[in-house]
Amino acid sequence: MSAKHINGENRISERAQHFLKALIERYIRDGQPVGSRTLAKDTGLDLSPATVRNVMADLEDLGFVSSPHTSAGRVPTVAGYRFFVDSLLTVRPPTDEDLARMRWRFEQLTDSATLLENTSRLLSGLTHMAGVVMVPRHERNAFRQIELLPLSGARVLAILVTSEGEVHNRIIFTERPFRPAELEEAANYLNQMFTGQDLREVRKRLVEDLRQTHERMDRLMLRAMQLAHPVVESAEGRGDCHIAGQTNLMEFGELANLERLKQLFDAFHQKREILHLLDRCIVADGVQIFIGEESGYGLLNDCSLVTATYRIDQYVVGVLGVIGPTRMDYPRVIPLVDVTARLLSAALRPQ
Amino acid sequence: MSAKHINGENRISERAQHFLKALIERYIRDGQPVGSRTLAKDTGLDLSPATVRNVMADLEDLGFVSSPHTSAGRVPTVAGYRFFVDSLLTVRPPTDEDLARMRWRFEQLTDSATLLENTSRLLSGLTHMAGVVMVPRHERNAFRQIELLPLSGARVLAILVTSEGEVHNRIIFTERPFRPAELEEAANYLNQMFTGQDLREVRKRLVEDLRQTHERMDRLMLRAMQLAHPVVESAEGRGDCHIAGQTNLMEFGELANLERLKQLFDAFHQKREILHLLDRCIVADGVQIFIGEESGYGLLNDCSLVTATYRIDQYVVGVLGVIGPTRMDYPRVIPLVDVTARLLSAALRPQ
DNA sequence: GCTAGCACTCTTTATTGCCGAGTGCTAAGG
DNA sequence: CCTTAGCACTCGGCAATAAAGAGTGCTAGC
Repeated sequence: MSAKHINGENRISERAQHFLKALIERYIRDGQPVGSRTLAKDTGLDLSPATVRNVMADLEDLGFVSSPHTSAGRVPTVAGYRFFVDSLLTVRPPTDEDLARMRWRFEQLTDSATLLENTSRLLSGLTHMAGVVMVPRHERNAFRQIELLPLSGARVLAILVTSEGEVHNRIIFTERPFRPAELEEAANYLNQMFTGQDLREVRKRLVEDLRQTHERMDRLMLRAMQLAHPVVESAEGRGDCHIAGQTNLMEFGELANLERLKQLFDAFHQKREILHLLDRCIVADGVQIFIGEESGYGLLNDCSLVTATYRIDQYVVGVLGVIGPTRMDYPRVIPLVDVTARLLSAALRPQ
Repeated sequence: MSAKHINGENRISERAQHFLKALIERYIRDGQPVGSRTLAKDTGLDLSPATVRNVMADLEDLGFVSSPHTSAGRVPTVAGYRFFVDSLLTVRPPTDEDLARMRWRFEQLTDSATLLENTSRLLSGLTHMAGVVMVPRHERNAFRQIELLPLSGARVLAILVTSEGEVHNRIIFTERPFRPAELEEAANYLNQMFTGQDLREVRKRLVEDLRQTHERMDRLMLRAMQLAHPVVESAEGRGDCHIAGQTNLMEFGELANLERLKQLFDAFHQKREILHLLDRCIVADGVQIFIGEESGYGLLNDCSLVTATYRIDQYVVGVLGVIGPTRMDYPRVIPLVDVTARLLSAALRPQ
């Protein structure tokens, strides 16, 4: 028995690592199973294909590569990719061209809605994959000002401005029309009451007050709160995400399955699962990578997700990243996502 | 020579029309070239396949059908579909189920933004194709109220409410920070000046005044106008469109070409060409149909577009419709689009 | 531990032959 | 003049077969 066997099969030699790295890099480039001959040349070690075959057999035993069929080359498995990104990978920092493009894009941008949408576009443009940006949940968003305007019919337009400068509006159907003066009074009351308070607090308070103390409040207060409730609720927001460049995914041969693609796109539109997935990334700081099935979402089985958190003023508020085929150019993509997150954070920093 | 030849080949007999109709209906159902035997049964006229073949040959001469290859059945050409929808088609009014679903959807809806988006979803849901709704250009939208709020940095948040109850906001970078009082004063000035006026008028006036009469205005007025300009401009809007259910198109075999589909989806995202196309539909009232190449956009070559205009209070303001494969169920789709447009018009009617 | 050689496996591609569907034409019948 | 039956012909689709190419695993020798 060899030393490997004594060590329990779970050690991977320096050389094997080198081979694995070369294999994955090659596979990322060509997308074709890598044979022993090809790999023998790639490593630069001047070994014969037969030797390479031995090593490949070891790698297969360890579960890092597999062959699609008897006489094809080897293809990285999820475990292989995992090991690669964790221990082997040498990142390739963004080219000057990429950097320039990114800086330029971030200089153009104005308000935060456009900013986030454009960031997802930027990501998709740079990587030729799908870019996603999760919009923060407005966690530290405060009530700033509310405005109530009468519309035709028994409808009221409620506009809420938050401390972050976001504007939310909502049309509320009421049981009777209101006069402008009534609404103005109600708005004044709400503004006095809530200005500067955290939105979550405001909502909690509204809910409680509306439930419990109907009798103790006068008509005006009650009315005002009923009107404010919907718009505050919508402003607090559940978090949303922008996805750009979905269609880029159609260009990858390995995903060229109309049925699956449709499901994937539909999932992007629903956004729910994606949101949930991104939510999991927000806890860990920095770059996170989900490879293939690791995400736990069947639809993403042949896809990988590379994400990074971004921040406003020290606090992590959101996640951005790219979705692409498992066979993506990790050495390039990872720093791109990383830098984008930093640039976005910088752009969001209050001046 | 037969009578047909004397008449110059361009007459199509009653019977031939009947056959063409049956052929197209069949082809819409099955998506497969229709052979003489099949068609002989379908017409109900109890004729032999051979007879049918003669008629089909005539139809082919006239350019209404063609055969993909020697021994396939016949398939309608664009001209064939055209003749069909213009002269042959018997529409199939929406089922009670469809109607109920439509009514139900329109009852749910609130503000106009959601309304239009949901309408496109509704269309796509009913037809299993892509639904589009072109958003009106806010032609008859009036200035109602403006609000100016200071943000951190030299930034001002401008909020504009229109007579239709739409809320537009925009962050404006200024060369120096403003005090709340200043902004309030400016807003008051603008509100006095413009409330109730048509947005187009307002914008025109702003542009003119900003250009010409810098000296004659006092500081406050000038400042106010500078602040108002961007948000008014964005509120006037260039017209936009919502597209829903793109992915449905992936399910049609005849469009199952990844490359073309990608281009099509990208075009949907750009929206520009689509907008232009829809613009052409707005001039003609009622239902319009573009079959295949008729649209003039190469990307839509195997697609058809069925549109109808909708109105607010007598005035045509927008277009909606569906995009699907040329082989779509026109007898069902046409009335669906028509009814949807009517329902939308009804929903938009000011109470 | 490395290498060469060899038999083996499996995919890919091309070739072939055949079946079925459908046509066009012709000639005969109402 | 319209309709029909019959017949030869064309073409796509399918399955079976063959050949080529790539790559492997194993063994024996260096």
